[in-house]
Amino acid sequence: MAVTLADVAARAGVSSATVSRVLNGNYPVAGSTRERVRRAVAELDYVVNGQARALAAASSDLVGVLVNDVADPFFGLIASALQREIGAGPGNPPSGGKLAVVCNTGGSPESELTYLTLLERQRAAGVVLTGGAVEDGPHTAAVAARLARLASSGTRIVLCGRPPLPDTAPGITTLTFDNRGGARRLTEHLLSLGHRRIGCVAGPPERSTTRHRLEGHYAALAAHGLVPGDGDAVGSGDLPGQPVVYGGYDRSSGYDGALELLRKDPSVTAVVASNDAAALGVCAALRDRGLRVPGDISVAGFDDLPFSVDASPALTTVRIPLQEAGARAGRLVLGRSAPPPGWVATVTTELMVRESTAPPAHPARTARTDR
Amino acid sequence: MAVTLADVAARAGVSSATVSRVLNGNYPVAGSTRERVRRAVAELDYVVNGQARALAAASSDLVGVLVNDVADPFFGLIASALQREIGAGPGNPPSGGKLAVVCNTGGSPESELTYLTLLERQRAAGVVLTGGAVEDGPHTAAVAARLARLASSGTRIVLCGRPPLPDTAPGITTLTFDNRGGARRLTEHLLSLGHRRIGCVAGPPERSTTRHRLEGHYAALAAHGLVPGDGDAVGSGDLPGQPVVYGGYDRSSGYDGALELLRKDPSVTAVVASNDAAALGVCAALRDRGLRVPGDISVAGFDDLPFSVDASPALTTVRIPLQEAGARAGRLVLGRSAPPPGWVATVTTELMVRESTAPPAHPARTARTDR
DNA sequence: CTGTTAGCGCATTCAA
DNA sequence: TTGAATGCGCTAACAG
Repeated sequence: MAVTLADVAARAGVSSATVSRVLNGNYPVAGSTRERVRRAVAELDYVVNGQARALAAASSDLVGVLVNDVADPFFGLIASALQREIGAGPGNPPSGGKLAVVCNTGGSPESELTYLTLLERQRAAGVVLTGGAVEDGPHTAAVAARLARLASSGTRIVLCGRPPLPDTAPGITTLTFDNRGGARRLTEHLLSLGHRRIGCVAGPPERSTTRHRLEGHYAALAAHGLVPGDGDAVGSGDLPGQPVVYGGYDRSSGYDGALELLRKDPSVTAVVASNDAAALGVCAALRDRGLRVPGDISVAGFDDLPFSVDASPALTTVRIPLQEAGARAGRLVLGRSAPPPGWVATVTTELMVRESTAPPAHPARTARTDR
Repeated sequence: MAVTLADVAARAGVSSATVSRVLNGNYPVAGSTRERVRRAVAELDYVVNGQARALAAASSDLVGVLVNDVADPFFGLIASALQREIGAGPGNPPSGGKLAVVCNTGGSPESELTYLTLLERQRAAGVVLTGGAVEDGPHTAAVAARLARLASSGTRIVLCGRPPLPDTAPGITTLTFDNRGGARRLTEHLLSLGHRRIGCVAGPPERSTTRHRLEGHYAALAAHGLVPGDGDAVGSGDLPGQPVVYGGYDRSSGYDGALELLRKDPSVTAVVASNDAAALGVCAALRDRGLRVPGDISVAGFDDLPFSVDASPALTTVRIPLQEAGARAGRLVLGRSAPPPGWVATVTTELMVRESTAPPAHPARTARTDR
């Protein structure tokens, strides 16, 4: 069997309480005794039993991180920065360092609930939920209820990249991304280049991120009088001359979406994609149809993932400081950073203009009506 | 406080032992009693305390995953597949599902040791170490010793993408990647296109992955009589006409390495990079120098990460089935899959020929000596 | 400053 | 089939 506190105590000729004290260093112990204990620990290669300690102290070294998929760089970047912030290493107490439990939910609320239960079992010190939320009544409510319970039992909750919960339960900190503003600036950029017919390959319609990006898109269009309203309400159908298709946040969705978009309205001169991966799919589809980017059609992404700069043409996109956000979420979930006023903070986004967007080839065309 | 087993027992009018039995379902319990307990559990929203359970049962629901950096798609893909395999979800026992503890080590052996200690504290059910090892005597030995101890105390150990430990301790399963064979086939591909002067932007010299890929590279060159020896021994210096520079596994290393390579030997007609990310850096550097890929110089990567197909030109590279490997590592670390004979299995790699490699523009040039 | 005592919440003997 | 009792390894009062 493994060596226990008692073994160390016996070896050092002291009581187990004393060993516990030197180990935790939260109580005065005589220097000589401490040395003796230290030696015994080293000689026996003793490693504390975290489960016993957690049980006795009602504490935990675990922090849960719920992501859609860590293999997706969007989530990988957040998770990585978060882990680095809370884990062992410089800047953290030497013996300290929490462990990051990464859970792939695939965006499914059922899966989120399952993992929240698993993390509650472990009495996790904190839980960070990343990525947009599914906007579906019952499930959302169930998740919110679960989170409220966790929070009330002392688990710190941080939402990173998703909108605040309806009734901002105290103790739940939210770090939203300014998807709406970023999308708006992106579409404004296209409009200022002269584009008047802009297609959109959006993400899954049920996700908050999709909705917010679309709202920003519409807001920019509305400000130019290209669609009715103020863009706050996103309709389900297409707006005249500004086609939208829904898909996923992956490359193939972008590919398929672009083809569908061209079928619906061959006269679009620019396409905004749900994110960078989809944008690359859009570019591939356009290339396969013999269209050049940005010569014939401009394409824009979202997120500014590392590979976007290496695509050719390099992608115009909206940068979200994912690593900073992940690190901050880490500090918040450890309580090492004070929660923002009102428990909600917004992470700003930045337009990155690169090579995949340019003025339309035939600006005149955008003026005529096609049907 | 949280509701405990005793609370449930009181509510159901049974003993806590009975509740434990229905919960674990590993002991006969009368149907009616079971129903009563079930109801009490539901009414009280009871969630077992994993730490207490782990302490009492000497078990654990945690599996550690050591990676260089989850944000790197190479590791992200492995970690993701692994998590999916061991986590909650279809295919796994409903109440089951282990939690994946992801640790960024940055490749540093000290960091590896630290996290191994943290995982030992938690009495993790298993630990998976991914990515190449640092080939530095003392540290490697320390890690090996630590792993042996973990293994002997019942923790399942799986090495995924690194060479087997010197003295293959029983209980330690290894899934090596055939970096050597892949690199050899890649260089052979370039040779068969007519290249005779091939530069190499290698990874960090102290890593096993770097060494293996270089060995494969040299083996191919040696087979064509372009370098002396059989390629098994990798020298530290350059071989005549086949320049090598060392860097990292990231884009900027590729960029800098390419420039250095051109400085050393402007006559190279092809460059093999340490991996795909570095290859994109190489491409960028060449473009900045006014060279076209593959028109002027061919470039090849390694790993075949998702973005490689979207680069332009699409990267010729060597595919490693990272997701399959990660999933398999997951099965092995849970003991759900029988370890391979000899505790070691090799994951094969596959040459992916795409657009970034082509015959050299001036094959004749490769024949003349430059100095 | 140090030892003794009493749980933390659960699984698992052993009896009944 | 069920209950009572014991201990997992550690921390946290409480004494001394």
